[in-house]
Amino acid sequence: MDNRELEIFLTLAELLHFGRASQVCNLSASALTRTIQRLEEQVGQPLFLRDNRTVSLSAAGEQFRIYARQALQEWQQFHTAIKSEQTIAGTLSIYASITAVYSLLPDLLESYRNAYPEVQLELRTGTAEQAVGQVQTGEIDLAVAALPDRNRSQIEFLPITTTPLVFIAPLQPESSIALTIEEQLDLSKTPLVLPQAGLSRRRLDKWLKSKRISPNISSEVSGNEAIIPMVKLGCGVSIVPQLVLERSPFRDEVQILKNAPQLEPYVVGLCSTKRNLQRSSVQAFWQLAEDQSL
Amino acid sequence: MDNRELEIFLTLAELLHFGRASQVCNLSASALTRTIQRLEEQVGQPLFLRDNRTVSLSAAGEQFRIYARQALQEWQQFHTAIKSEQTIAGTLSIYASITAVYSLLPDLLESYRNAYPEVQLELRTGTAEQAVGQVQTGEIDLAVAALPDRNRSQIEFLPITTTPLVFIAPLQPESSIALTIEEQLDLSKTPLVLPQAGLSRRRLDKWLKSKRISPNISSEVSGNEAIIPMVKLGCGVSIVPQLVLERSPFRDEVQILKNAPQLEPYVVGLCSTKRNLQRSSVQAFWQLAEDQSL
DNA sequence: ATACTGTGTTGCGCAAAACACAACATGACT
DNA sequence: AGTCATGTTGTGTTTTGCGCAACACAGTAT
Repeated sequence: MDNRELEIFLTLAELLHFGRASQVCNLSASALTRTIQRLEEQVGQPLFLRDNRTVSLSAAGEQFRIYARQALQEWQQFHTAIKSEQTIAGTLSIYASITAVYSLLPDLLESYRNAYPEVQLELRTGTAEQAVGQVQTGEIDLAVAALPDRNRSQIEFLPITTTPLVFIAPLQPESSIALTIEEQLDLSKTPLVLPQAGLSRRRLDKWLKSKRISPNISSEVSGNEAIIPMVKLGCGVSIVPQLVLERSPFRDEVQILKNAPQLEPYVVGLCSTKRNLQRSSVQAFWQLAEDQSL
Repeated sequence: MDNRELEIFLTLAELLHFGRASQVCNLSASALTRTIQRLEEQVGQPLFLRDNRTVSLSAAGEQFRIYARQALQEWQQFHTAIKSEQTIAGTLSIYASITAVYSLLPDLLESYRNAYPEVQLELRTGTAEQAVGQVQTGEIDLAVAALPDRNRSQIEFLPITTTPLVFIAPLQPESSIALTIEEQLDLSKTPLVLPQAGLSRRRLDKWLKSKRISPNISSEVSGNEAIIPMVKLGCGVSIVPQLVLERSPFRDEVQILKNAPQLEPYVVGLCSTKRNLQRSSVQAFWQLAEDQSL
């Protein structure tokens, strides 16, 4: 009971002529005969009354014609409906870490919105830490965040850009920081403003541990965005991803230390699951990011 | 886009597990995978989001599920509707010649009505002459009538019974007829009541011509049923099919002439077209008549 | 670390279904 | 009687669908 068979039936029901109908359907006459025979077997009743001269619809045929018309129409409707939605639509929930919000997201979001204005966007922000978790549980389709250190299972990651972690210091440094500006930074003496947790904290810890340095911590703050004003106030030096610094309103009120340790750079990109990547709205975002990072 | 494929889809959409769904459908896992792939190709979008761990419906899948449910339900409805009508129903229009109405029809109609009470019957009566024409033009499904002399094209005939054409005379014959009752009938002398047209007229004409007799015609009437009262009134002798005589209310008021010429007997039966015989209501009548005539 | 388990997918041979071509059957027309 | 028109049936070929086995992949256990 294929849709095609229904179309064949309808053609014959209209033309009432096996020969012509078979031509219209691009079928041999015998194939048409057998198709109708199959249908009649499935329906359980003759659909056409044949006569070596003429063909006409039986009572069952009339009813089947109504059924077939409706069935085909509904398929058409469904198909066009689905195709019209093919113009990538639906919803897309994005989670962005603060870092990402300041760096990649504006460009990406703008391109996406221009390309696929039909998609209903939902944007949530939070720490990069939570990003992967949210993606994994399915609460969120996609995250724009720094690459987590350990690649978690079932997570697809698309790196878009890297940005170095830079050390920053106040423009008018106090005495304890003064000398560090032109000299090699000595982290055991210079007061440090540290993120409470997060990737950059782990990077720094790792580095400090490898150098066996115990730092002089002046304060701990949560989140990269809070670090910059703290440094500006003179609490100490700190590290932030360069991208974050560039987009900060305080970017001109702190300075980057040149003679500072080189930490592993941030890799910022997209996180999603294989499953979500099968959805067109997600796939489109992914594709777009892939293209832009080229 | 077979109905079976829709069922398979719905099963998987419910279980969300290829392995179990394939078992439920009596299918190998690979066949299920490919069935879904076929469907997805026809729909033009993925229906399921797969992950090596879990399966879930995509947005298109959700919509397709609604479509599939409806399509299947409509097929079910159509099928049960058609099957319930399988108890031979519909309409059956019967044309019966007067002869038939008096002879075969009562029994046949009663049996038919008992066997297939659902069929809406339509009965028209008229001359045997018109019967074949009406069947041929399709105005009537079936005719119960005497076999027409020349078998017309596309007409199926089922003989049911034969009945002789008998000569009848009044019980109290007038002088001119008196002697004929015991003697050999002399048609050139005896006054005749003749049907104006019709099969029995043709039979008689044929016989007379072969014997080169010019008859003594007392009156002409139209229709077999009118002949009997005319004979009873003493207008002359005449011929009627025996079956007609037997069912006539005047059957006891005329007598059958034994020493009369033997005319070719009437063959009474069913007329229809091949085309109409494909309809169950017609076929059933035919079948019934076939059985009864055994 | 390595093997094992659960799950969906792909390669491949085979069997069933569908098809085209030709022959046939039937009835009408000449 | 022969020819035409039309639907059906016989037969060999192509296409489709299926099952089995192997694979791919990710989690989990040893």
